[in-house]
Amino acid sequence: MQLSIGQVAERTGLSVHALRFYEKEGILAHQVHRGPGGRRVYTQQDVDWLRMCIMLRMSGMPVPEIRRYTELVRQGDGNEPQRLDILKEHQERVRQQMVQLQECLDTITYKVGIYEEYVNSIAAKAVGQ
Amino acid sequence: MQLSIGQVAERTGLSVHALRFYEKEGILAHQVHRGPGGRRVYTQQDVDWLRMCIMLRMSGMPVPEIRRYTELVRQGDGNEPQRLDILKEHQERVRQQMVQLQECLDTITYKVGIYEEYVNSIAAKAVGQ
DNA sequence: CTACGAACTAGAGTCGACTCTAGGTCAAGA
DNA sequence: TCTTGACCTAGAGTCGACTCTAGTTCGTAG
Repeated sequence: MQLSIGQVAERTGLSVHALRFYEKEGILAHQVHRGPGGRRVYTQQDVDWLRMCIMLRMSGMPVPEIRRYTELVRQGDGNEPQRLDILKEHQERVRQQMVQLQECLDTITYKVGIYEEYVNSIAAKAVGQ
Repeated sequence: MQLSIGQVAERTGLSVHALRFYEKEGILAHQVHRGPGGRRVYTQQDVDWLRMCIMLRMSGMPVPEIRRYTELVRQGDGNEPQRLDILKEHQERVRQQMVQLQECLDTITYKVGIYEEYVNSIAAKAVGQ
């Protein structure tokens, strides 16, 4: 299946700008093939790879680190331990991020509880009048 | 208890720059008192408020929204429902963020599993030689 | 033939949240 | 007296990740 940049944008939720940007930044596992008139032609594989990159980005992996990972994949067999290292390190960061977020959520939830109680007590009074 | 900006920086983990920046941005519930020589003097209350703001920031609330919340608090009693709205809306965003992060984490964990299996099988072969 | 929509490149611009600089005040210790 | 260190203001600079612009080139539909 051959896809234009616009179709890939639709399928991934990235903008066409972002797609060209990612390519320039070297975070496409395989060089994008060019069709007539120099237009990019993407494959399903490219889309799958992009979806993985989107996961990494969404969870806060910086572009340069995605590039390093991509480069390892491009180099081919033999560097799996390094790829694993990158992924495991990131996995740990995401876990910590979630712990932090949970802590924030607890604080906010506590505050919300207090305000809810207060606002309800005011409402009750108003009804009682 | 009176605290200098440096002491507050230590206690909150914010830089003195960030503290002045937050003040300029209007995200301090009560105007910071000034001591001799125009130096800022913070109270424990200020520190507590800042810790709350840090929670909000860490969980992704933008500075302008923290300012809106702060303004409501500064205005005093009567606008608790609005404060509650802001907090609840943010709470929901944080929850969604965590769901997303969990999804990313699952994907990454899946990948890590595959690579671990592969790397181990290679290691096993090497031992077998 | 012309106009349109979608693609192309190189490079400039934006946005949020700090971070840093320059130039200055002030109090305390050597 | 001199130096150091913590503080002050106003405003410039940075960083990451896009996003947008200008100026083209195509292929196709009217």
